[in-house]
Amino acid sequence: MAQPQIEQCCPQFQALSDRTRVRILELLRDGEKCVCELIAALDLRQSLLSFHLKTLKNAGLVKDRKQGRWVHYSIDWNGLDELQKLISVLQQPLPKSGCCEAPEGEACSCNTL
Amino acid sequence: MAQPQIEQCCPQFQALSDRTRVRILELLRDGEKCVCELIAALDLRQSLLSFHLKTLKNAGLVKDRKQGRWVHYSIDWNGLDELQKLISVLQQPLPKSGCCEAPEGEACSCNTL
DNA sequence: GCCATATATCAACAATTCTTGATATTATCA
DNA sequence: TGATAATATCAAGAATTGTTGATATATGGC
Repeated sequence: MAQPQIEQCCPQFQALSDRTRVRILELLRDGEKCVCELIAALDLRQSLLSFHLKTLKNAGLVKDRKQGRWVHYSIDWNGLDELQKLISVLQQPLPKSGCCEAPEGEACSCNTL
Repeated sequence: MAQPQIEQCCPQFQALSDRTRVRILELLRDGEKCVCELIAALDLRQSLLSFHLKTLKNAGLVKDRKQGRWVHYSIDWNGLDELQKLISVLQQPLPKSGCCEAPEGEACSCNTL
């Protein structure tokens, strides 16, 4: 049950694998910003920023809110939470079958190496 | 202080952005395995697996242990822990300056949107 | 030393992702 | 309605990453 979940989050990890996109997330940490604010802060071409924002949005890491001519982007906290959870799944070693009393598939300390 | 840290973990995220590499980590969750075991389990060319293992190793997510002709790979739990920590940094909204009593740069609930 | 096995590296190609400049879309305002 | 401003999309090229087959580098057994 856990396995397929983890593989499905590759897009999120892919989104975070680019320096520019991480910088965007950092800027959004202190609140939502419109695209023009991000352009000014990051010194990027408009179309390039648009591309990176789309990537982050498709990965569920940011969301947008249209207001008049402006589009405001903000962090999608749900997406980050999900990512956090998936990493903690990976962080739990699986017990070798019958190595201890822990139920199969749950964390134990037998094979933490 | 937090910002540069986060950008530096792009290689880790990049390593996790590939399905094959996530599958490798999943296999390693139940203990270290030698390359030939991984080849059998994943049905990959040997050179390709070698490439992916190198990527994971460079990202600090796995470590290897040579024993005779064999090389055993296992999860580097420190690397995963670091990743977990970095995501939790991103998960904390920064307070707008003076928006509440929280010290500048630390989490508060004022701008969680 | 020679052979077989396990793994790593390399060069070439394929596939994907990033970047750029141009153009399209949408909203506001005169 | 027409002009302007904010953002998105697109096509083409550049850069990076993944894949393949061939070859190199160990190590252990004979």
